[in-house]
Amino acid sequence: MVDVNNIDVYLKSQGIRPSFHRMKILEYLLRERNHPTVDTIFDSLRGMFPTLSRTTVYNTMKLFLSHGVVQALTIEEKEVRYDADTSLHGHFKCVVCGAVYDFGLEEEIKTFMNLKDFQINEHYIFLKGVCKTCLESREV
Amino acid sequence: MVDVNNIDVYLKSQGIRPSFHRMKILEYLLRERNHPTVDTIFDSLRGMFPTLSRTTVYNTMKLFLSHGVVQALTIEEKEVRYDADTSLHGHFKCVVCGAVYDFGLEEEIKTFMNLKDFQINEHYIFLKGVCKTCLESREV
DNA sequence: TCTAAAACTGTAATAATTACAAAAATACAA
DNA sequence: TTGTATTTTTGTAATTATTACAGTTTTAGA
Ligand SMILES: [Mn+2]
Ligand SMILES: [Mn+2]
Ligand SMILES: [Zn+2]
Ligand SMILES: [Zn+2]
Repeated sequence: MVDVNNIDVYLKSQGIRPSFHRMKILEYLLRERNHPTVDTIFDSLRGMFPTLSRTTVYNTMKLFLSHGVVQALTIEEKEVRYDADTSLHGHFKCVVCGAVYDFGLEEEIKTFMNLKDFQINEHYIFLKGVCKTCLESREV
Repeated sequence: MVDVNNIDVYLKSQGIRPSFHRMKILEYLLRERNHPTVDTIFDSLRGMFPTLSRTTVYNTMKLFLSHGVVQALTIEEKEVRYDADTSLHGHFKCVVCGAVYDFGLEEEIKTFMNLKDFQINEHYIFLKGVCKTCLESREV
């Protein structure tokens, strides 16, 4: 995983110039781990520096995406989310609170990905349902 | 699987009045099995009946979706595709020809979906890469 | 300090989807 | 069959997320 204290080094290693905005955006992704949309990022950060433009967030996410610094998750139509954890893992979206949880994939997942005759470049796995918190608060 | 010759019966059983357009659209989905976008459906069908409106396709897909007659696949940003096969299966999109293939999931997939504390309502699994046909035609 | 390149901003343009109201088709009771 | 209410379809306008673009600011380095 990427060290939050060495974001500049990491960005350079990925061929991205570590500007202030880029570092703050990546720091946000790494710190919150909330799989945010562009608007979530924008709204969260402009409190800190109100000069931020939404276009900058879009541009930065596109740049990050093209350099493999983030992956895009289209869990819901019209709701593209971004994840700075680009490793292979599954996502669970709670349909009640909207939170997106990560979960690891064990060996078994690799079995069905080993499809002959096909070259696998990207794999997306996600689930939707109700998370533990929401299940409990409904039991009232 | 749904019988292409009894679409009207099937739609009624799902609580949907089987209008001409609805039957033709579902017939298209069942026959082609191509995971089409709204525009693909629209362009394919208006050759047969040019009076068709794009809005009707949108409306119909939304209706089908709410009745569980189709599932929506957002494999690519801004490219919502529809699948009349609502069973649990994986999708493979060839990044070369754009075709979306189905593949079955064996028992192992159920293992990691058996997450405790979470109620799973929907699961989406898809891969991207290059299909056999495209791999071969590149070997030239 | 000066200059060129890169990054950022804000607005305008684009494109997918949805809202909406009018027109057409359908169901069915009289 | 005819009349009427309901449903479906249509076409355009509105909305929304994203992208294009051009001007401005910042940065890096000679
Ligand atoms: Mn994740
Ligand atoms: Mn399928
Ligand atoms: Zn929840
Ligand atoms: Zn192919």
